[in-house]
Amino acid sequence: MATKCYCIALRKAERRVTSVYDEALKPAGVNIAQFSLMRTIEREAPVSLSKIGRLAELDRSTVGRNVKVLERMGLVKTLHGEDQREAAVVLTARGRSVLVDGAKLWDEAQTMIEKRLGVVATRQLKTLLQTL
Amino acid sequence: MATKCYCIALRKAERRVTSVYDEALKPAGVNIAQFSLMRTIEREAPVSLSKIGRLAELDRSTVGRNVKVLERMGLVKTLHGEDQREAAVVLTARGRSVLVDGAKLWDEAQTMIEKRLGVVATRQLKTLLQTL
DNA sequence: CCCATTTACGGGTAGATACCCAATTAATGG
DNA sequence: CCATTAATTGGGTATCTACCCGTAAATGGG
Repeated sequence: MATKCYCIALRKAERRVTSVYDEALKPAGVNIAQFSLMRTIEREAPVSLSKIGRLAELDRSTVGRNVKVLERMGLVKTLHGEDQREAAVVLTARGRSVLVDGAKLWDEAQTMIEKRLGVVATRQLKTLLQTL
Repeated sequence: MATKCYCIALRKAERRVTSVYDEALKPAGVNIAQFSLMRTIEREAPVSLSKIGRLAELDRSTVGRNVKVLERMGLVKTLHGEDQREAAVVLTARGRSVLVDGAKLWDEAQTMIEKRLGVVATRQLKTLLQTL
């Protein structure tokens, strides 16, 4: 029951919560990692892989690979601007549509978590996750 | 700064905390996922992949693959008991030695997290992660 | 005792993640 | 203006993770 290791407990919780969000987002055809990546791209577009990485706290190579998956799915595309090194990632029309559909589903997942925790614990969670 | 999505915040925290433990365990030659898996095997040996999966809340196929890595590293080995279907996973001598070395390093990581959070937040964290 | 169901694995496929190294392009200091 | 340094990618390699499917073994009814 009680996992002594904070890290392992955190990893278990991460898997459980991720699956709640993934399940909720299924109708939109993306998982939470992809959804979040697309939201960052939407907010910052056109944006380089490095910048996405800094914002999402992900390795650049990870971002590159994840973006490639979204490209294959037709949800984002990569252009090139002045700086020939940089990729300029933007959403496609279908990508924007997925974000619209996903927003409602994401809200449901958020609410589900808040309901599971209650008001006090939810606030605690926010604080803790920022500190960790 | 403030990630609104509980899931994304949780995933970020998971990556950060995991890297703290992975870094701490480096001298032992394993990461936190492997260390935890080995501890489960130590506690339950000889144990089947399915049972490990239930205990660790991991898919059986995941456990199978992770155990294979530990086998390649010479830290565990798989025997077979009465039930011909079941694998009976046990630690090797080297595996036990890694657990001994790792225990101190793991303690350091645990302490690091407790120090980062303080007593109150640490207790809150435990409760929250159990609820999630 | 035999067949249907359940249980346990293994492999295929695929995504998320990170580290390292090489190549290309930009920027900067002399 | 050129050489050195810095920044951006891409690809190789490797883990961790999960889902699905097929196979083999155990189990429980009839």
